[in-house]
Amino acid sequence: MKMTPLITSAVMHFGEMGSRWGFNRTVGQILALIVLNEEPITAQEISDALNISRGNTSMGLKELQSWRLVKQHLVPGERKDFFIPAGDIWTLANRVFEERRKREIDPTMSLLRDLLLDTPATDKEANAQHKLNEIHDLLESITVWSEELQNLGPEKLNTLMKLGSGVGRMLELKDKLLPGKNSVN
Amino acid sequence: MKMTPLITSAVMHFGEMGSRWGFNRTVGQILALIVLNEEPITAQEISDALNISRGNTSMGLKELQSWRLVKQHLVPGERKDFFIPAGDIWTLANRVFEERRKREIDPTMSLLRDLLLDTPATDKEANAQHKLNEIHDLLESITVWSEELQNLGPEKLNTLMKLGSGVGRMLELKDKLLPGKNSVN
DNA sequence: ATAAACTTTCAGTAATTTCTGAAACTTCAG
DNA sequence: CTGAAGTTTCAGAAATTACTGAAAGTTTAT
Repeated sequence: MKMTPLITSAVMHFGEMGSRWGFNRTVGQILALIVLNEEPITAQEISDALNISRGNTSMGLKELQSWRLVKQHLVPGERKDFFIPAGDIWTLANRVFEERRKREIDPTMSLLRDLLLDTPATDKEANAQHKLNEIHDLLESITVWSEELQNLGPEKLNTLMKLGSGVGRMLELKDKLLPGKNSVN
Repeated sequence: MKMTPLITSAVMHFGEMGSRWGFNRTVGQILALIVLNEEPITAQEISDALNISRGNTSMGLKELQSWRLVKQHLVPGERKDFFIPAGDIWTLANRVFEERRKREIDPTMSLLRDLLLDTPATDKEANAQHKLNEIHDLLESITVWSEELQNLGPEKLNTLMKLGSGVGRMLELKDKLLPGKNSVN
């Protein structure tokens, strides 16, 4: 499983970026390797290609599976586990968004809900609570919306994205189109 | 500048979450404190309230300014610098998205562009390059779209988000509405 | 020009996160 | 049941990242 120069560059870069995307260097490298390799690949091959310990590889694969980005692929007649991407690029990107939302937004929403139940003791607190409420509502909108976008499915989502600034025009016309939907806000 | 229990809880939580949001614990705490405090606050007050060194506070404020999340606020007749949020909650959220896009997507786009210029040496490389191209296109769509959403401004963005699943129905009707916009993809 | 009031920088230290590798565990063929 | 082939766990080591505090720098009033 030697890596070509092109794959090496890409793998190294995804390693560097890994930490910004919510996982660590080796996890990023492993993901890139699995995605860029057309064939299923074993944990041992990953260890060798990336020069990382077998233990670290195992941890990395476990984490990637918890993110639902890679999955096991059983090869008949083989004892070892092979790994492949858990879907196409779109699916993977969706999964990353979703997981990150869970890690980055949900815990805050939960805390904010709790804090908003308390009765403010002072004006200062009332003011802070009001701000926290704004944050809560914003995060909730983002969460709900991102779920709805995901439910659209890749094709429609792609249409929407490619629509670009046309969205603005569409919104201006929406009242005519979708009567009853304009009562929000 | 003593913090009330409510503010303390929120500040601590934003500190914990900080690292997931792209900055470190103290930077998260400082941001929360500035946002939740209705009055402008000095670097010294921040140091005292959070029990962190003056140096660390200075670094944190510098970083928050580089993210354009807080700004200085000059109080007439005062020598010290006071700090306040750089806008309302919506603005701040937008800034976070934008900065993160710059840090998380742009460098990868740039590398991918370079790698796509190389002529693949083998089938294996050609396959990998094809995948990289898919990733590049996806990231580009995301970038372009997020810019367009920002240009809509908060009100329209809010309308769009609140529209929720109505978006799906609207997309089905869009061809009738916006002829010529359906030629993409 | 001086000094008081405040801010920033940065070398060293502390805290946290990631990685290794050996031991424990699992699975399966014979 | 045994052992070979493979995987996982986890304590400690290494690497990275964040923090402190003292020294250097800046600004402004006089």
